[in-house]
Amino acid sequence: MVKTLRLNRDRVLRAAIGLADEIGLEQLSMRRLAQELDVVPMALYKHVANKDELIDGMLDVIVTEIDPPAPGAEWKPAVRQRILAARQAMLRHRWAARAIEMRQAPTPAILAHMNSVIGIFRAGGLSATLTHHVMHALGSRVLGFTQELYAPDETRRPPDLTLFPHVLEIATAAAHENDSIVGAGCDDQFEFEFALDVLLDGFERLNDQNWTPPPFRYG
Amino acid sequence: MVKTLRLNRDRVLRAAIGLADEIGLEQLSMRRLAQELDVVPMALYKHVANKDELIDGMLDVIVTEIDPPAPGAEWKPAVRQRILAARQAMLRHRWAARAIEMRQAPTPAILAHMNSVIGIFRAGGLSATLTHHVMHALGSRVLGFTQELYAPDETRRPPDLTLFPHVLEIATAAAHENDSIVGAGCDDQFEFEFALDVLLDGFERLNDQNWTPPPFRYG
DNA sequence: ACCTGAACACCGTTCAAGT
DNA sequence: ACCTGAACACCGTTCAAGT
Repeated sequence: MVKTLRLNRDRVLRAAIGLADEIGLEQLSMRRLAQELDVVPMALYKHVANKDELIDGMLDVIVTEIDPPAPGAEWKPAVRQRILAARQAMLRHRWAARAIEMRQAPTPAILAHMNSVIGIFRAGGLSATLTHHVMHALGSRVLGFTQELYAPDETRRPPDLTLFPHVLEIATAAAHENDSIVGAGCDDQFEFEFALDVLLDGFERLNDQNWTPPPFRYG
Repeated sequence: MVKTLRLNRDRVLRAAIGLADEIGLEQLSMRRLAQELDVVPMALYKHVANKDELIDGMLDVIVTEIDPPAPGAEWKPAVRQRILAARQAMLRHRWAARAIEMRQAPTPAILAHMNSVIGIFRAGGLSATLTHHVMHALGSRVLGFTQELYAPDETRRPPDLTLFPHVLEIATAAAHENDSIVGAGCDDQFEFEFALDVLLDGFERLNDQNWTPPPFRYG
């Protein structure tokens, strides 16, 4: 009788995003999501083709949240702003980066975001070839995340590093506390911006030098 | 009667690596591996604690394959050589990068590799703090791979890029054929070395300028 | 048009039992 | 000490059936 509570694609995607925010991507299953919506698992398949398509749908919602570019800026601050805006969207949904990694093809919203960033480089005068390599060098950073190898985890006790003295020194070297090459506090704002600026400065230098691809490539 | 064909940890790891090389990490299951070894699934659990520990064991074998550092070189070529050697090991086992991403903590062999690279930076005169940030900026690259968002896949037809003209231009801009921002030929040797050199050059410049961390950090 | 229920072909892992 | 067999608690997805 309560027809207004019927499922639709939007309700499924929103519930899935909320559930992933709560329990993480690994725990998100079609069965668990169905349970959350008080529905039998197979009811979901009228609104998403399968689990992969569900995740694509979730990602498109997240990526569309990324703030639009600030108009009229120089290419370097403009790209910087756009990438940091993407990072904010990723921080709001900690599972999103993993989901992007898992998928085999970009969603339309991801293509649109990349198209926008490439457009900033091109409008700033970088050649198509340089922009190509620059986009590769940025990698996942263009979507606002770095694929951190070992995420912070306070629950697990830190590994014994006495056999790896250099790692130990570096792990305690950072200015901010709780920082460790294998522990907490990494991939934070500072590390992200540090690497981003090394890359953007490098791109600027290559562009200023009118970089062209080397004539021969082996392999 | 054929006691010599009994299982042991080494035989399990080798079979798992071979199987992953063949069918990929996603298809590798305890049951499939047991079948390959002509054994019942539970027989494996005498030699590896569980599937995660199996993958750690596989990774340690691969990472130990990485060529040792060339002694006596300058830090920049030495780090470069070490990272490109790691890349060779990753190329021999295409599933290894994904496996490293999946694991939540570094294996001993991975820690040893990182320790060795950090040691080269420190011996070259980079400060502990700069080395810390530099290691973060390298990310997975220190292990010889970049986490390519969208791997080549010749089986799937390329997406329609007419809505994303900048992406289309960039996709056809590279000097090598079969190249596409979403398609084949990327994360190849050239793209890897391009980004690596932008980063290493940037690190060198910061070190030459006696880089020190900024006094204040917000957040 | 949308939801249901049962079933299929898988998982990783436990437990108690065999040799 | 090492391997087995059955079972448990899950998966994603199919199919035919309900309303």
